[in-house]
Amino acid sequence: MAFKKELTDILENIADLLELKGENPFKIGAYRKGAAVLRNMDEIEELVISGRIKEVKGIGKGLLAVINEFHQSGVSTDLMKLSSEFPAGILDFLRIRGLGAAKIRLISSELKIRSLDELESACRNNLLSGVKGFGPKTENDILKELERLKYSRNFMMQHSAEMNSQNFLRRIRGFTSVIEAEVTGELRRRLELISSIDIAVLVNDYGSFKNTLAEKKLILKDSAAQSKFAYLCNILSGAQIIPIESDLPIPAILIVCQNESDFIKALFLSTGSREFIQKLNLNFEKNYTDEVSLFSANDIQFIIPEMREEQYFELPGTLQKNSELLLENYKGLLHFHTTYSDGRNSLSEMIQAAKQKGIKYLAVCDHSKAAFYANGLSEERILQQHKDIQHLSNKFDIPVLRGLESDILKNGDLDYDQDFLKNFDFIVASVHSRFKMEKDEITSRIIKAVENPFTDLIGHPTGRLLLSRDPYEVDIKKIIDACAANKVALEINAQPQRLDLDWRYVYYAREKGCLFSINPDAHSIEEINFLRFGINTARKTGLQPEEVINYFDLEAFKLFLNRKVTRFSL
DNA sequence: GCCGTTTTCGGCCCGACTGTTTTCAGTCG
Repeated sequence: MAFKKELTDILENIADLLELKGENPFKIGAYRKGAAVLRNMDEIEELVISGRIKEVKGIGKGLLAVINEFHQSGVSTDLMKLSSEFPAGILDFLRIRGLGAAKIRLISSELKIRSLDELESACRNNLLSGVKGFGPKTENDILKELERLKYSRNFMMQHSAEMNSQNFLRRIRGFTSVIEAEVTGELRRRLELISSIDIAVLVNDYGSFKNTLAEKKLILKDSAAQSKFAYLCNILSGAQIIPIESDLPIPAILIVCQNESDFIKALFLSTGSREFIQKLNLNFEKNYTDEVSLFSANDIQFIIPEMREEQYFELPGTLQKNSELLLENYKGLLHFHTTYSDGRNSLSEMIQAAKQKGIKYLAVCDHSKAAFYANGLSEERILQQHKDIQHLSNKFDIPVLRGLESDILKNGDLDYDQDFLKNFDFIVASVHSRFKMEKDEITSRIIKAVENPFTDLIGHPTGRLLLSRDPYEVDIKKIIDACAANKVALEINAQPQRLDLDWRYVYYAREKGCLFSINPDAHSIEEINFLRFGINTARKTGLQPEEVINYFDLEAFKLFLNRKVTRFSL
């Protein structure tokens, strides 16, 4: 795993530096493509050892040399040579939206800007406006981007925080003094952004535990992270808060207890949220052997960790029920892509993988023709795909529906004539372009798509990309109202950088009686696994299977599809 | 740099938007 990550990082970095150098765009593309191909493959190191890596499409003579060198020596001289031509940290510049390689070249040669700090100071002193092609708007946009980058440095997305927390957990559980260790905090509540990796630990000998940490040089001194759980120490005087060393952008914190009851209380208190705990106001006098008894001793039904948010108390009493959404009961895979558009696996491969994972039926939703960048399908190619769908559905003996992810055009229309839309069983409508419209304009545009009788689902309704792109300015409550009125479901897109619809809006949508759809929006077999991040998010709001169309059995799903237009022909 | 030939060189995705210009370069999806 680490080998793959390091290798693809090297290839990506070479591509970025070649771009800054102004090299041939296709050469740059070849490195990016190579990195993308490898990222989607397993057992890369084995392929390198056996020499079969050169048979992989996208890996030619040049990339092969880089791969073999890295495998043998752990470094790439090409990358080192390229890096030496630029100031350290130059790659950070590419993370600023609106600054591409050409502009970075220009400002570094004209203004000798070498770091993000220098860039910020140049913007504040209006030095950039003096360079041809730059103006006050660009300076302002760059300052905003720099702010966003600073903010994003304090968070990790749920999927990477989860992966890292499991590594910590494995190490800690390996200590002889450790009886039990559990992930807690924001990650246990399944927040989409995580500001620290928290682990509750039960030890039989605190001194020995601390010695082991010290021996392994894991203890971090003078960390501000300690104050995060000061409130917990006020209640549990025996708990110790130990920030530990990590190479992550966010801190890792251990909450260490020496008896089981304290461990349970620490787990509960550190899970939070603080607002939830304050409102619940439990009694911590007694001793407990598990969290369930902590709740029941206070005459409260157990509440799953995901749901422990302030918003829980906004739910009407009848909806204050633990979510029963489970990965193993998920039936319909409704929004995924294939090599027909911008997916990385063929329709046949996606169907087989889904079947293996226990999926009961599918709807392939490749991009519509307006999505040029994603190889969107012309009418002819759609019809060709429909033949393929029928063939593969029979071959693998699993229902496959003719779906579509249609761009919502500038005027709110879907991407094909109404007549042609009759060819589909299921349509996801999503915004993929012109994000920066005025609030009224983009809201009406999406509502028009909701009102289209062929629309079944609004995909990633706010368009946010966590830590990199804000949601578009849309009046989401009006969209939700329109979805309720038109019986159109709202997507909870499970891509970890999206998790969109934001769970904070799901409470309102539930009250309005909306239906939801949790979709991996998978662009490869691997990405089908993103599903669980969507389910985690949905569970936060108490959503039940009868509110999520992917949990319907095929008959119920067909009824949903035929609720407005009769078109189902499977 | 990679691929695939009409097999060793030409094609590789491109249209819309933005901020800056005054007709366009750069960036994005």
